[in-house]
Amino acid sequence: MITIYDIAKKANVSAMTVSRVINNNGKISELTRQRVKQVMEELNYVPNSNARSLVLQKTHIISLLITDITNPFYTTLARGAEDTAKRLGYKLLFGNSDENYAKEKDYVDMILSTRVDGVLFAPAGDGSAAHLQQLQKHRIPLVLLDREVPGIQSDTVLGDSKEGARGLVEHLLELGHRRIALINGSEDVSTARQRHIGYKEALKLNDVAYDEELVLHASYRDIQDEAALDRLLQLPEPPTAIFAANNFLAVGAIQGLRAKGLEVPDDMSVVCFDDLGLASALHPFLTVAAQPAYQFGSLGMQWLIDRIEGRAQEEPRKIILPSELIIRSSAASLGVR
Amino acid sequence: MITIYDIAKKANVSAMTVSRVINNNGKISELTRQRVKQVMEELNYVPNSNARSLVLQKTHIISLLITDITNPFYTTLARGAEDTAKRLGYKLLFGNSDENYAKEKDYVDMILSTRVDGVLFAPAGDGSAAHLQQLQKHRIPLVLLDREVPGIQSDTVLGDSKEGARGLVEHLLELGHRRIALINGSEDVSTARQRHIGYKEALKLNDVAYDEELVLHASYRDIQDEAALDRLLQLPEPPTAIFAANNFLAVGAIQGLRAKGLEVPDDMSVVCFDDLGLASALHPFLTVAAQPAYQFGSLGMQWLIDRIEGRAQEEPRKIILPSELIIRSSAASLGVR
DNA sequence: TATGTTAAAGTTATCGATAACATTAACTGC
DNA sequence: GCAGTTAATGTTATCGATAACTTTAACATA
Repeated sequence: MITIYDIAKKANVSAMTVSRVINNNGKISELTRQRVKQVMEELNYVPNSNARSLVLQKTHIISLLITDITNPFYTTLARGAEDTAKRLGYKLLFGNSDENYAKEKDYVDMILSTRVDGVLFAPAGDGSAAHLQQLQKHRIPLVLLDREVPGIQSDTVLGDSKEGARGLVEHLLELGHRRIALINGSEDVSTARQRHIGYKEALKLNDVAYDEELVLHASYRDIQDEAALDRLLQLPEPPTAIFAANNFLAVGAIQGLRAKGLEVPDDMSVVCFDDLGLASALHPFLTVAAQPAYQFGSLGMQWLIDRIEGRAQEEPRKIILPSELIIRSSAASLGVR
Repeated sequence: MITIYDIAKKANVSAMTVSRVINNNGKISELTRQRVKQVMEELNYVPNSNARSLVLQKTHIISLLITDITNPFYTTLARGAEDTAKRLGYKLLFGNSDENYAKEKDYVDMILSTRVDGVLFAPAGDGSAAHLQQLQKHRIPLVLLDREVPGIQSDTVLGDSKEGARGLVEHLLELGHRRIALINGSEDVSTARQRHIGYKEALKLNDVAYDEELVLHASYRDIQDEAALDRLLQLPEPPTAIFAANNFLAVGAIQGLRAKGLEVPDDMSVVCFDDLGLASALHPFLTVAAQPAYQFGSLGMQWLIDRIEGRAQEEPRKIILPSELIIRSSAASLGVR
């Protein structure tokens, strides 16, 4: 690899002069600047950012950790983060934890050893606290995305899970449903807890009894317990509608229902959190609480870079972005049946 | 940040001894090993990989560049690449070119300056040749994914675009369609050219005349020319079926048709390349040529690491992975109407 | 006892860049 | 004509790690 010294020798100057040309600082005569630039071109020189980072104590890399790269919510978020990072001169080191604490820990180790300038972190759940403390102990600027973690103070960009959930459930109530099941993510995740609360609140406000049996504890990646859906359906008073806590769970539920010969919304209404990307473009079918995924990423990145560059105040900032209720056709009026 | 010297001082040994403990090489007495390890724990030491990379001339980072992070084909590919990289001890530096040569060039500059060990590259198109040559000039191990680039010799993992296209078009022909439109990606991209050829071959083999007017040149991201679909429909003999060269184009076409009050497959059959992830899980609707996206990533990564670690032969390897025709309901028999 | 061997360390130079300080030469002003 | 200024460039030390070589001390062997 060509180094600054190769350039220096060929251009008959010192390495420092080359460095000055590269960084465009210090005083340099136009003549030598030209000469050095030309040699750099000739030899195809590219600076070694490892060496540079070592002395500058700055990598200009930001790490983005998400929990599911195949989920449109996170890919849209990632694009928001990436666009903003690029615009502000940072590179993205990308990771995908698969909602898995062990994988997540590996990424945190890598993040630390890479000495990234900051981290945008969508945590897998409350169990992420240990890794996050690790990051904070090393004073790495951190912005939490999508999920809070008890015990971790930091800038946070959240969606309004409680209100979103309430909106969805109230929509179902307005359609006449009284037996509404909740297929939730793990209670280990703040959004799942908030959606659970929103669900309860909507029921309470409308004088519908909360029935523990209608609540299914799954994970955001899949329903896991295959038989759980069966149990729901075989309840003495089975649900007439399902509120799925995210897009994957809704799709999983619909597939499960279909396998049993049940159609949505004719036999069961289904609504969920998060839109579905291409799927919704193709079939505007699922009624959802759509979150501004792109903004999660772009705002989070903005905040993070503010902090990295010392433009943020001391105390953590927190924002709760509203979601938008998009009514489509997966939930039908109970009376119409 | 804690360095090896901080550890050394506190443990009363030299930095070299600490390095030996970290890398588990050289001879060390069990006693000092324990002592050093304990101090490392206490101080929360994490090695600085910039410093390490500088002397080892190895980063253990692999760069993955894709063209569209919101496309399920690429996210599935990315997961394949990531899983394999992780398994073999490499980190992923991730980039998203948005089918844009300028963005792509920026990423290549970053890749070079980061001194990554290798690059998995899904090029935006033929115009990527310049950047790719740049990479090759610097002898960075490279595996091309999904698309070939004229003039670039390297390991390549491709899908069988020609055969896949032929299969889709033959399926339409079997359904009785004779006027089949092609909405293609840019001819600047090898897969678009191959799909075009497959389309022509299928027509020729079945004695259907090739009509240039039925071929629409778009980009893989969207149809771009809004009026183009109108022109197709207003042809003296309009198409009865559309072959879209990828999933996004199919969805775009269907949305366009719907805006004009036309339904798929009743008023128009539509088939396309690449499956749609969640969308297909939710509504198994589009008839597609599904590519083994995960394998693109995992095999490509495997090959790349083989090459990085000197296990690959000199001459480039190339594989063409078959796609699978998945017949669903977006294409209907012409007679049935 | 002198020499050789080996385990367990330590020293020094290096990777490629930049900060901080030092030098040179031309020019300014009195 | 000489001190003072300044533009342009050079030298040296440094970032944090490791390779290659060196040293030390304990022990074995003839």
